[in-house]
Amino acid sequence: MPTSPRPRSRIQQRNRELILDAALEVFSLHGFRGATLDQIAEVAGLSKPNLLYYFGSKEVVHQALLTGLLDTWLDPLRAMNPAGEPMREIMGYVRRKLDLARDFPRESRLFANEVLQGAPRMRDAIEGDLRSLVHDKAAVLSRWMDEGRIARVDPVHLIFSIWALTQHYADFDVQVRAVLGPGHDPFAEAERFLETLYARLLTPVP
Amino acid sequence: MPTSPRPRSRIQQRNRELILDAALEVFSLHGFRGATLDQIAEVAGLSKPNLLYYFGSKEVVHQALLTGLLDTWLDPLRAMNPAGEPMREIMGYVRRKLDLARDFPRESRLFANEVLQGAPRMRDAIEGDLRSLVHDKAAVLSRWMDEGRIARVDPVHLIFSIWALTQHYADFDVQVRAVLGPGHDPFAEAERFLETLYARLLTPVP
DNA sequence: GTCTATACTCTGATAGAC
DNA sequence: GTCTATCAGAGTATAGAC
Repeated sequence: MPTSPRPRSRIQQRNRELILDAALEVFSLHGFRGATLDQIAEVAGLSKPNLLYYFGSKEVVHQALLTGLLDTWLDPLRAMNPAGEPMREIMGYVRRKLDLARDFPRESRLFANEVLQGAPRMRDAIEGDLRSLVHDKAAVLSRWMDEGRIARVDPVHLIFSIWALTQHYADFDVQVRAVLGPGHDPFAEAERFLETLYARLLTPVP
Repeated sequence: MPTSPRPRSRIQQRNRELILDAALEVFSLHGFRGATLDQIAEVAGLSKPNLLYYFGSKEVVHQALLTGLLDTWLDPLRAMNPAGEPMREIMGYVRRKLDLARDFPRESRLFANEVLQGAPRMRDAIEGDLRSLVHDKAAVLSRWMDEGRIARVDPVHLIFSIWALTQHYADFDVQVRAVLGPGHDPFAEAERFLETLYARLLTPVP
């Protein structure tokens, strides 16, 4: 009765959201094995059996979080327009990806945990959707390079670099803030730095 | 390698190394909470009580791994010579850091796991040694920029970028290989890409 | 030094009252 | 739908024989 795409009551909807939010908090900090249902239930403000009434098992909660996460994560890349102005499109992608890291650090860490541990629950998605989208967009970047509109560089590693540089500020937030010290806005500084970096890397030289 | 003040027999030394190697394997894949002594003992080929004879508790094993890890991790930055030729020194740092990521991916992932989880067991080291070394080297970079020997850019974020880009290839290895597909050497390609990137970012323009 | 056996706690999941 | 009570298994750690 409780499963399937049926309409849910307001309370049900509300509790599912409470649980998913709590689970995101805990899974993103401890990984799948390190997280416990006790912690999640406590953060959600529910009893453990009640949590398990909504989601049949720990696995189900985790899977519910991963489903859709990859899409959210790839949307900024998907939005890169092949018909647009190259420099503007790439900078837009960098900015959107950095915004995601700033506004959804827990999602970033959940993803990082998953990949760090060998992506046991995301392998298919990574080898499928993610891989083909990257190659699709790499082809676009390659074309722009052929046309001399941006400087030549390995397009796939260019995409890797954007992932690495933006997600670093979410995943290693603790380290970044410890080094910078108080009175800094890591993401604002990162935006300026990345703008400079990609301008110098990609501005074509005649 | 610093050893404890008490001399140990060859067998003791050997077993300690077996345990630490096994622990590195397991902790780097599952994080502290996700790892179990059963797994570590099995990988090490010892019984669990025997493991606990050498290291009093799970915490002690983990701490033994972290001790010294930060030093290893920072050595390449430490080796950047203020009296050297700027471009050569920076490229050398990038290359040494990438070599570390390639040759010691488990250490990289152990570190990533720790920072991802808020660095509960490394906070002091990060706010102390790491922070002061970064500011020390950032001052060197800043001086080089003042002298016009490399292009101007935020020196601390420049160091962040080297960390992010090199460690990405170790920590997200699964994803990198899934996207590249077979027949690629991620680290060799990364080295060429990073050489290009930092040359274009830092070569001074008159 | 190493093992078997075991104490005790934590964790995921279920039963059943309300 | 939510709770209390509880189970079975996994997990850390110790006792004690050899």
